[in-house]
Amino acid sequence: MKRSTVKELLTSTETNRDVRLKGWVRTRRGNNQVAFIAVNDGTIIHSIQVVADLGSFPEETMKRVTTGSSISVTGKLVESMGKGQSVEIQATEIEILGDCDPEEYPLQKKGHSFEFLRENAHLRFRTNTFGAVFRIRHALAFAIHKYYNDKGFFNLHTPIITASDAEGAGAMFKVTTLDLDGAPKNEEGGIDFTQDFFGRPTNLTVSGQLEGELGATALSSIYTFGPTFRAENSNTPRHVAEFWMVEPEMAFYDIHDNMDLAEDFLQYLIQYTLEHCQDDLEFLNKMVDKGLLERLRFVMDNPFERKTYTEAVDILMKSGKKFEFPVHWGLDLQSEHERYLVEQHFKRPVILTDYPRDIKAFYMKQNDDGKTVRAMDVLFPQIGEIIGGSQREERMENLLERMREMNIPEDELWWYLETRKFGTVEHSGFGLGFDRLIMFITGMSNIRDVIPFPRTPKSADF
RNA sequence: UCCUCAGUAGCUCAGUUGGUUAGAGCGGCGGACUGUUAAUCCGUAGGUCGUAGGUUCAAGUCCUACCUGAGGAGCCA
Repeated sequence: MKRSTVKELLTSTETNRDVRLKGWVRTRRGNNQVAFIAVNDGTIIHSIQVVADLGSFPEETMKRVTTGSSISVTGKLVESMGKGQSVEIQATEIEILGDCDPEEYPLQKKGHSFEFLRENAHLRFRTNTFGAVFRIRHALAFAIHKYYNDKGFFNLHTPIITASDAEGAGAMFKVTTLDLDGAPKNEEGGIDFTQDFFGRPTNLTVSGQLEGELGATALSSIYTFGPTFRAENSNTPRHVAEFWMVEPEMAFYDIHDNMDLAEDFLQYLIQYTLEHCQDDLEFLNKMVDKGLLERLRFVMDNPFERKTYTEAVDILMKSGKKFEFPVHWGLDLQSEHERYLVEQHFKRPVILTDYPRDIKAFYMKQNDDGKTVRAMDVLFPQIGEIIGGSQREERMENLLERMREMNIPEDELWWYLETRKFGTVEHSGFGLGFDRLIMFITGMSNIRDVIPFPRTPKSADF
């Protein structure tokens, strides 16, 4: 008989039929007559109840039905006689696929702390919470491709190993095949990278944006979706060394088109999850974050507030609130300022634009005032900046001027500059931190709990 | 990287102003119980108190260093 998944069985309306089920035992209850075995196979958050009359099965087999063991069950799918579930399986055959020694198995019937489960990242997929989180993570990855595909964007695979270290987005991991002991030296006494694999220093990418612009200035609209790496010694619930980013880049888009896209995109993703991951979201809303569903619906239904940086600074200065870092024009906004704007003043997501040029990257388009650039940050409640983007500087003269001011080596980025040299066009783009999006949508408060195998300082197990 | 807090049984924690054989709940194991829902009830085993030094008659408790984790800050996504 063909195996049915728990999802198929629980959503089936056709009862009183023979079925076969395979999965892992979550809990086992019962008395001296009958055993109730909750079996889960990860296809859906719910487990299905298997009922086994003890008289019909060898004691030796039933002894091995322990939490964590894998079993195959044949039996009849019937309406449940007990409360708590609509259908269950009346077992006629039970086969132990894999034993699980309860003395050694780390996961218990009761809940565990997230810290403990992080140390057991290889097994935490078997818990309800992490099952839900990673099913949702999948759904969102799929929704992102669907969204852009439906809009005519092309997915561009930008390199993970990059020779450019000029993006200025943070410390990078070096990539080399040279022996760390006794690496060849050049005449100045430094490492001689001409003998390295690529014949030059290389790193893991911190962003695919610059390469993304090359795609957009030919294909019109592209997006990248891949891993990025930061070698920063950041120890916070929002930072990891390896994370995924979505970076759309569009020719013929100005900053307003860019904002429209960012807002529509985020609302689409929330709506997609609400539609496709109901069970998982309801579980998370109940067990992890009681305000989750309400917050998601609110963000989906309400337009984001759009203000300039200058207006935001004005609001903060007039707020009368005492901040740890006093506000003045020119200061990069701190977490406390962003939170005040989003959570207390506007009480909704906020898009801030036109930041001072001195606190933003070289490639952002300069405004006519000579002071600000066409940057935009989307700020969300609880997690802060979820999107950072800008209209790009398409004027060669202005771009070169900024690069010289900021000591960005022109010769290393010659290929980037040629987009401005040959048929330059207005274009824009942004970066979305995929993992932070998952945090927002699942209500999980630590980024290490939305990544299957998180990489943080001093931690690269599994 | 900085600040704060924490590390005691498999898990979550308690452990008084330093004082004898270090406790609980849950989980495990054994038993009871005719349908359970984190089942319930009875019994039972289980600990080099993060590591290394130090103070003291005496250290889980005080001091120092280090390791690990969490929260906040910075960097940012």
